[in-house]
Amino acid sequence: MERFNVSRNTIRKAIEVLVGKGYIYQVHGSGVFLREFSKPGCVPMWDMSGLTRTFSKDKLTSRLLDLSLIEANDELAEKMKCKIHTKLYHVRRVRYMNDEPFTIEESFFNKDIILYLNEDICKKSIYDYIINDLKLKIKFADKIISCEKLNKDEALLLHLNEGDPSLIVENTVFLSNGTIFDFSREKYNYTRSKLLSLATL
Amino acid sequence: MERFNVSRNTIRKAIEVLVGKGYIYQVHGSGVFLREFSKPGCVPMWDMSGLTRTFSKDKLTSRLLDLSLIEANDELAEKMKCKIHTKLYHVRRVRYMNDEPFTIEESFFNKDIILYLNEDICKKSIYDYIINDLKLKIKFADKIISCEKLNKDEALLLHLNEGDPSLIVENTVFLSNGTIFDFSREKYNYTRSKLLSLATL
DNA sequence: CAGTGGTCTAGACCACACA
DNA sequence: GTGTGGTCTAGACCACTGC
Repeated sequence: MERFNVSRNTIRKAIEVLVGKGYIYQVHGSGVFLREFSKPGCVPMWDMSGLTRTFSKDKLTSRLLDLSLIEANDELAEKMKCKIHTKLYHVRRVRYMNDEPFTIEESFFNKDIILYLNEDICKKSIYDYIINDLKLKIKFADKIISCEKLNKDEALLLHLNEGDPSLIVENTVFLSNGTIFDFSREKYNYTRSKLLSLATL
Repeated sequence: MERFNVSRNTIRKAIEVLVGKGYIYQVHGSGVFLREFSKPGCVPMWDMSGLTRTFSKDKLTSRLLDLSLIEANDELAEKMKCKIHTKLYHVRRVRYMNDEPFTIEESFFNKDIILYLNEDICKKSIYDYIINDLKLKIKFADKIISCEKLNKDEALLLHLNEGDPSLIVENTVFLSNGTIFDFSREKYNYTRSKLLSLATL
């Protein structure tokens, strides 16, 4: 309070933000303590700014398999809460960490929100583009995590064998105004990836 | 504010709690909106009160494979941040939902905190016992999610085949004073279970 | 422009932990 | 008992949305 010349509630609010991020925790009557939140080799699940930002220390590259403009069918329209035949960018990429295949990612972006997308952006970081260039504010995401056997094509892309397990994450990503701009399905290489989630309360 | 005769900050705090739980979201200048948070058949990951509470509508049963008192080895002592040779309850169960095997769960409870445990409690709900009877307050949990092939024994317990995939959740569960009372590893039946996670900010 | 949410203040009192 | 965090008030002003 002295150092920043603010009221107690302001300090408490700041601490609250850090608690929400899982960096610290508070014990009534005792104090504020550090939470060990980073586990090596784990993808933090609350981080929605994309892999490129999360693993800035590693060499992250992408191989673009498809970039096309499609129209939402029944299923996608329902998942993305948009009208049928809405224009969507379809992006399919294999993402490599330090030259090892890490995940296969298939995304759909609502073209009414993400007005433009090209090959160059997809090879770098789509989320960097959305946040920094389009100035859009990402608010929250629903994530459904499951597990499946890989088919032959997918196994090839991830340097695994057909029938090997794969960790699947299905994301529905919302902007600060509550609209859905991105629906995606990620299939992770099970030998190289773990997810980390911090549950509170 | 009128209805409950409280100040605006109190209302805001209440709303904040619901936002934190993922039930609603706020849009600046616009209002508060419902978030569709329950997906049928998904285990909500932020729920730490155990499966029994989450799926109260379903028939949940457990088959106890092992309940024993062991001493923490190096690895467990490190994971549970306790001294080596600390007494731990070791519990291994298969959990059934509507008579179908759902998950294999292996847990370790610090006996300095969970003073007593018996077969009856393990067959019902350990978390109900901890919360209601021992009056302990669970504060947060770290969860590491991964995916592995099942071995022969595990496959048999889950009514699957050797080499089939399995969704693995490794939990480290903390009390409100920051101590770890439970470390557990759950192996889910991949055909029947998905996890739901709501990421915010 | 009216109504919503976001931020902040200054002060009060309660609950809990620890020496 | 002192110091920590938890809760609450009453009021102020700013920022954004939508008509």
